[in-house]
Amino acid sequence: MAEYPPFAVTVDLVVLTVRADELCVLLVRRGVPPYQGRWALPGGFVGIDEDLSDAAARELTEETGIPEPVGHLEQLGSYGDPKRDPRGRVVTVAYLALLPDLPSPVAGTDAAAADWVPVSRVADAHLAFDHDVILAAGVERARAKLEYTPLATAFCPAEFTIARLRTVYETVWGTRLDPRNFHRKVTTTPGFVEPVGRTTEGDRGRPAQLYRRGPARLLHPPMLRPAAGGG
Amino acid sequence: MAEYPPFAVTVDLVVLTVRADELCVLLVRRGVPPYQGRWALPGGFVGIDEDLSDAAARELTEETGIPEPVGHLEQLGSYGDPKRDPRGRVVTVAYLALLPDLPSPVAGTDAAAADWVPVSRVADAHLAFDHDVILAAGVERARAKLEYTPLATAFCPAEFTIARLRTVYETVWGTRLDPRNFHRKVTTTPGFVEPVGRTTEGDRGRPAQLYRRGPARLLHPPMLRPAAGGG
DNA sequence: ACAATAGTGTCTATGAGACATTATTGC
DNA sequence: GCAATAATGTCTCATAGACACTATTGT
Repeated sequence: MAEYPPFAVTVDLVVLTVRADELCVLLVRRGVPPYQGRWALPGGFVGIDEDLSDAAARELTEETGIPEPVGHLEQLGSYGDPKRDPRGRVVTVAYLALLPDLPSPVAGTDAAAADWVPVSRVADAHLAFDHDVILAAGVERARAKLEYTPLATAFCPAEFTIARLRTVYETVWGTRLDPRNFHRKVTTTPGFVEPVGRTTEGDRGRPAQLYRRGPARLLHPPMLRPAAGGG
Repeated sequence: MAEYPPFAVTVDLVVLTVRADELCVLLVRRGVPPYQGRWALPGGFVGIDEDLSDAAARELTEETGIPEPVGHLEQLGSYGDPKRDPRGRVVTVAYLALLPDLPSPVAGTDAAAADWVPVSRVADAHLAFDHDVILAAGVERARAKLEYTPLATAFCPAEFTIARLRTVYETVWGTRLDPRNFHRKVTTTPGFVEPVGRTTEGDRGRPAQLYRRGPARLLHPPMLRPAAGGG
């Protein structure tokens, strides 16, 4: 072990939320070369005595200002092309975070200039490094996991309506879902959501029951996307 | 970038195959400390100019002696607990490989003493480092992916029977499947398998049609496990 | 009353699972 | 013929999707 190739290790975050019927990702504007002025995923170096997941959680708190237990954080994958960073050999471990639309969001955090950007508009402005690829992987992971896990609730506040949960699915998948079939599906899948017992107030139309996320970690049966081509 | 914490980066492989109706993993016996004499996953350091996936493919070829395009190789996850390696700060990127039962397997390769070990018997002999956790993640990933991808074919030779494919499912999942329903399911799922046009010879019973893997990368509808508890 | 949204019920097509039946080989 | 395995067909139940209908609010 005396001799081994020296690497730098970073964590990068794909932080997603649903706001104004759009799937948005948290991006920072780079203030220094390389890729100065370009959008990039938030992230940073892993401390020499720090676990990867701790580093990811630390970065998430630094960038968003919110403490841990809100939303969802999971490892996405690692990227280590020798040329991915012009400064040297940097392997990054990407994490995926799903958060509700925060009332007091990114402002006032350590990030130079962090902002929510609709994923649909990121394609134009190429991100720094290989972050386009990492973002695409994160979005695809999120889309897939909505099918067989209750993670859509991570995009919602603690208490939410079925209609709110439906807009999450519709926004992330980019599809339309039948409100009546969706309601039946969600409320009959064991452990997906639990009724709070109260309703919304002050909206147009009949008040909606409020729910919180249930204990299930997998959905049986899954919520299937309206077809997608099987090849 | 002038100053950053120096890490070592390794790849470790969870190489799975189905042989003699058992799910087996390729393990090596460690010849040097730490964990001398213990079983471990095959792996090694990533070269300073080497991509992660290239390092994984190189290790796989070195350990098994087979060239690339056979089977399946994908990234599994990264493990970076500061205490996971007593020699220093080592982050490992784990890869999952699924291979057919090889005719000329591990013998005569670079590995000191590599061998196929049934996964069911690994629990006793604790693996080196955090390899127990990595192996468990690999097995769970394989089990899950058999549901919604055609990866079961990666455990089969280029041409195989439906019955062979069924034993793969039964072995990996540890369940029994109805041969008739399984046959109908596989042959009616678009792109899963394609008939070769020939049959087996010399076995007992009616000869079976031979198939090769089809073009699908996802199964619609998926092959669902016979229940598993949804909480 | 009317618009708007929430929630329930009904019908139909499709797929899963149980299982009978037929087909083709070796002995 | 008989055992063994392959492959097809039939029946029933559960679920997905389409959509009519009822319920409860604000204006």
